Amino acid sequence: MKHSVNLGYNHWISSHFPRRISVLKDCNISEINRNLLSRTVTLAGWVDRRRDHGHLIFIDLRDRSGVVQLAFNPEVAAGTHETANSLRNEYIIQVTGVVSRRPAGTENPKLLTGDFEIAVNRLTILSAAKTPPFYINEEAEVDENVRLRYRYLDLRRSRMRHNLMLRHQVIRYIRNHLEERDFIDVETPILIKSTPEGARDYLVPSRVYPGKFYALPQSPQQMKQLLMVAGVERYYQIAKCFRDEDTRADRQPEFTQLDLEMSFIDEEDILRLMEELFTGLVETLKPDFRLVKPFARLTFTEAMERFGSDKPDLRYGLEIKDVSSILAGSEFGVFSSAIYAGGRVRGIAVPGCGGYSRRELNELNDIARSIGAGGVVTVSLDSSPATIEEIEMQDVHSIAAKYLNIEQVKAIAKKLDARPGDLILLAAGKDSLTSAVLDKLRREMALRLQLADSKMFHFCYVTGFPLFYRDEANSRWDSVHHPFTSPCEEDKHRIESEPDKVTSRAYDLVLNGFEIAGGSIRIHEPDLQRKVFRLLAYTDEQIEERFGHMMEAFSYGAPPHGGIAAGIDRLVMLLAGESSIREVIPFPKNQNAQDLTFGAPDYVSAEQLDELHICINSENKLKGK
RNA sequence: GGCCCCGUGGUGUAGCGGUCUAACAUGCCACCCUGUCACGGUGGAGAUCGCGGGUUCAAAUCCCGCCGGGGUCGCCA
Repeated sequence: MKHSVNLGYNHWISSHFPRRISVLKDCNISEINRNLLSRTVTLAGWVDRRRDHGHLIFIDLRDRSGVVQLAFNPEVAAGTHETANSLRNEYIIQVTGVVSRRPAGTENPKLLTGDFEIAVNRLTILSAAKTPPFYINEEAEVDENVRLRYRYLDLRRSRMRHNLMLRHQVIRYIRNHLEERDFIDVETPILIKSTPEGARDYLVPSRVYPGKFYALPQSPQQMKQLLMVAGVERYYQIAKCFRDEDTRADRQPEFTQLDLEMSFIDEEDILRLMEELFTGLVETLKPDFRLVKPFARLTFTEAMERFGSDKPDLRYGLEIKDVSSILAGSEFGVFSSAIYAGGRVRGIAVPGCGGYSRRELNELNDIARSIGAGGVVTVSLDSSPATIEEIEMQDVHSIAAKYLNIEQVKAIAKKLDARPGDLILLAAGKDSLTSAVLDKLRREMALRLQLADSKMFHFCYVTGFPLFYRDEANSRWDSVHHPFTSPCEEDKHRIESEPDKVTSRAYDLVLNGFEIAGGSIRIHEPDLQRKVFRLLAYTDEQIEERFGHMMEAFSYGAPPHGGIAAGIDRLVMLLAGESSIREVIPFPKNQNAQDLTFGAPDYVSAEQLDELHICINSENKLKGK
């Protein structure tokens, strides 16, 4: 033991305390309470803040659990008071003193320990600290670059401490919940074989086999299916996944999933399991949240029709409606040409935005254009008429106004549940386009009008996804989910004849507009699996090369099985009320996939490259050159 | 790769052609202060206004390019 601690420590500690944290520390700060009054305790932690009154010095001592006030009084311990003079923020200290009740009137109700203070008579500076580059003890926004560069300091701040703790509690809850239901935690390897479909792989060169590479798993998908073949029946894992794609606020190159798989089940088993899990989790860890029960259920078609998205945020309305029939004979080119080409006119009504300025309407139009639409047709309704019935053309403002009659406007307004004073947004074109535009505008307007309550949790299962989609760029069929997803029973015969009509047995769990989990019932018959691979234009050689191990495994008998994977980072983000998963990941990458704390990625030595049989192609760069 | 936003003492902001020799808050340093708790008081140090170029009599401020960061589209089976 390097640090000197007070003598006699071991002697009195055992007789006075129910528990002893460690040799340097008797208890956590949050454990200071009336039961310890008049007792001598030894605490250790960080100087959160100092208030120097010249003679009397107060220090707020912080540890992971909380804060307590230390009082240094020269009349109690002169030498100790002297040392306390030199304390600065973030110094790490150990103190011994008497737990005292504060003088009447000086209690601090904001602190859990605010009725007490430690009358310190011994102080040891365990570690001096430079002044940190940003506040540890305040919540002020700090440039994220700086935060990531000094992440170990950022993590000292209460916001990040709480996020870290919440993440721990979430994972502990999940483990308990699943283990009570007979799931076993099985680890799967990180160094695996690259399978070129899906996202880009992170590759790891082999030293032993020149020119060969491992890949990091994008998910443990194939391995968990093999575990079902192996008879594990109920598997779960808190698994790291790796995808070399561009980051987003809710996407990182490496992320954590709750991965699970079950045998002898169908969709309902999985959906019920996850609903019980997340319901219990939210109610236990965030009892003040408003949880909508039971979880909503939408088909993919319904979600796209009503919300323009397969991950709709159900905390607010602004539902999309089809107004094509009202505008069928319209002379307004935007509408007529879209309908003529087989598209539709769909729209949403935004409450109270009928007074939007030219500039604000232009912003909405720009948003529509930014995702590839020609724009959005805005129809502003004056707020003066009492009801829609009383509205007249002079109350209607739109570039399409002169092509509309009042009956059409009323019909559209009624269809969209619009009232006087509302703003109607109309998009025309094929469904994929109008869905994208109206989804984006719906979310934008909800943001502006603050319609989404961050303490409301509105889960929603989306089911009935198509199994395949047409990849027009490469003129081939591709899996919507992944190639192991089972078609529903009644569509199996359509795989070759009408692949676009095949419904899958996949399901997503959506929370407040974020895809929080996704999974499916898998194919467990080798013949059906082969049929799917062939539709996806794999030759028999490619099937053998890429999926031979799966096909062979299934030939030894595979139980019906299915599973789901849930994004832990996104879940914790929403529970923490954060808007980026970086806030709930201790050491995240930035948007350019760099780790600013460690400076990764970085060049490596010529020797390392040589050993891996790797020769760098582009103009630079070897470490130290 | 496209589009949008941001870049001013350590931190957070203000300033948006001349008054800037750059302001405010906080932090930092020194001194004073015995009941504070975002303690208080006095004084002090601290910024080539991200970088480069241009316009102008004059640029933190306007324009162009670059760099860095964030958001988003593409991408993410």
